[in-house]
Amino acid sequence: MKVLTKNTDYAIRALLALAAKKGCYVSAKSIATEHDIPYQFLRGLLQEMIRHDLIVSKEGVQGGFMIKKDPDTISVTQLIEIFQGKVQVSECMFRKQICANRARCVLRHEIMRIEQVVQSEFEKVTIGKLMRDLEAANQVKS
Amino acid sequence: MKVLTKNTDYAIRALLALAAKKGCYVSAKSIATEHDIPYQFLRGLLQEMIRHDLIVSKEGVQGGFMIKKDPDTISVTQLIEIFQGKVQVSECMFRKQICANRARCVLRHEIMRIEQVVQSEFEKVTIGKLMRDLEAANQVKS
DNA sequence: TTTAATTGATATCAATATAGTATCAGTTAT
DNA sequence: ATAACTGATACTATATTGATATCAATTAAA
Repeated sequence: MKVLTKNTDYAIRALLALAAKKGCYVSAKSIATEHDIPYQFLRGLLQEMIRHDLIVSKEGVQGGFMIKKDPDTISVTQLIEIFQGKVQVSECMFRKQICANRARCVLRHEIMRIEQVVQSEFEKVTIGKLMRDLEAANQVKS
Repeated sequence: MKVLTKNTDYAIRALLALAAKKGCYVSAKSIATEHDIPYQFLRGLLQEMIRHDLIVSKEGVQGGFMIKKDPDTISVTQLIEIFQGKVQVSECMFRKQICANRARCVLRHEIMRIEQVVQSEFEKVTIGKLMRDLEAANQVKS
């Protein structure tokens, strides 16, 4: 069971790269090279993040992408939702058998509780937090 | 993002069915019909659970499957591991970029912490617990 | 003003995972 | 002997994931 797929993973890294150069336009190419993310794949992810208003872009020479939203307001939960769909434990459990038979709906409660826990844990992890963690780690190292 | 796939979902339900008739052999066919699980699909899941020592089987007429392990010791975490592989946040994050660059390993910690939370939450949900929840719900209803 | 570096928008492809079906051999209660 | 079962395996279809390719439009700068 893989919690983060490649696109979410890459998106997090790309956002960290953009957040580190806040206010500047950074090209997809440079992000791809520096972070070893497949170029065209990354392009798609960046487009998707523009649509979700996380970043902005500028076309042409010296163009690129720039972070728009405050890094502290971008959570991993949000990125998972964008690239992997809303966190849900099991589509079917809610419908057919379980909710048809009222007794079995008890499973639903158990499972939605966990859903909440998972979501709130990922909610706490924002791009801003990850950035500060990175900085802290770098301080210690030097 | 789907946390439980059909096989885990079906396996949980099948185990609940077997746990409710502890000590008896229950045929795959009856479980499939009563719980609306595709028969051949269920057969595969049951075989897998035998391999993992959760249940036993008896061949021939009046044969079927019987729960072997104490329901309280069968957790959803265990079933996820069997049918969806061990819970891991992101394979690649640990390897390539992140761990190549030591600084970025900070992400790994954040992410492994969540992995632990997710796992321990699902650990708490055992077949035994779900059974008791079901019984309790049935009591209230009648 | 041409050119090269860039994004926008799509289309396509391959690999893998998920969900489900089919078949046949072997076992066993009746 | 037979019908109800499991064991084992092979197969198919579809969706998801990961990745690549192409071409038009834009723009800074030579």
